[in-house]
Amino acid sequence: MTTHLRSEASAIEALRSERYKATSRRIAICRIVLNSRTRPLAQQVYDEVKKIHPTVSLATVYKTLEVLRDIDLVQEINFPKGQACFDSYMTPHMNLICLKCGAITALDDKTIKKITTKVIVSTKFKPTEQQMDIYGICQKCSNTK
Amino acid sequence: MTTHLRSEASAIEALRSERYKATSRRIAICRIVLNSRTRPLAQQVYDEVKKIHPTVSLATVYKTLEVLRDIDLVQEINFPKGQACFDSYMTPHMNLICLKCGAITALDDKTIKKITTKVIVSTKFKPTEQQMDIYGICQKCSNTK
DNA sequence: TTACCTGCAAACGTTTTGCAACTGA
DNA sequence: TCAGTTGCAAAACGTTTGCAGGTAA
Repeated sequence: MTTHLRSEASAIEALRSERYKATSRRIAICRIVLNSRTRPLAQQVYDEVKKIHPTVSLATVYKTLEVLRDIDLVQEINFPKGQACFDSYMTPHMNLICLKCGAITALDDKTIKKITTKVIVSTKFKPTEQQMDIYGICQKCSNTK
Repeated sequence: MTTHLRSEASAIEALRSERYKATSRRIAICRIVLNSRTRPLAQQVYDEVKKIHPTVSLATVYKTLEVLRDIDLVQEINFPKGQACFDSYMTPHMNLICLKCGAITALDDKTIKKITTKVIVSTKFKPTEQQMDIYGICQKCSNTK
């Protein structure tokens, strides 16, 4: 697990530099998403913000998450049934997901860089490096069977 | 683009071997998804099926696509706003998904093999090679901005 | 002061569900 | 025969939108 790269303060700066106002709602939402170790759904972010700002609306959460996505503070990951979760760029982002036990492991930076380079060279496609999900069987499950 | 690996006939077999009935609706939906060069949305599959079975319902299309996904004949790719498209396993399966325009490109076999090897060596994790989604920005969109 | 942000409620589009009728094996 | 499948309609779901009032800069 890498350490957080972006503090709440720099997130506020990022907002301002893109001419977005740093309102209490946005600061709260930033704090929640940036400090989350899980990748929260919009609804979960909403539930958290409500603890601090009980009158906040879900619409504000969605609008803010869109802003945060636009200025690259978070990334949206889409799931079946139309749900999306939000991933701040603080955690490693190339995940190995075991189809048997569901374990999620992150690739180390070196491997990510190598893979990214390979993809860029052969396709001119630029991976975000923040979103690469590889499904397969983990070592543990390989041994079991 | 590789050639199709699985024929309609073997798809029907796959259905039967998993104790699903090979009904006319399912066969039609299989044919459409398996022969599609694009990755159709559920609605697009529905539009196609209707040409053959005008009374088919969208619910049946959804239920069938779920079955096909369960028996690994197709893969679901989720997009923002709750839309999903369906990818038959006939095409290579390491997809590059552009976060701007939504274009989906497949990696060639050579690149897939290299990446797979890299992952296996550094983590002992065994990718299925059928499910690896890499998100980023395609060449076209890179140039635009 | 003013452009931007917010909360509310209604709308939206995709997907899911319940159920009675139907059908493949 | 009968469990599994279908079409229909309605519901559910997450998300988006329009707007009047509020707020940061």
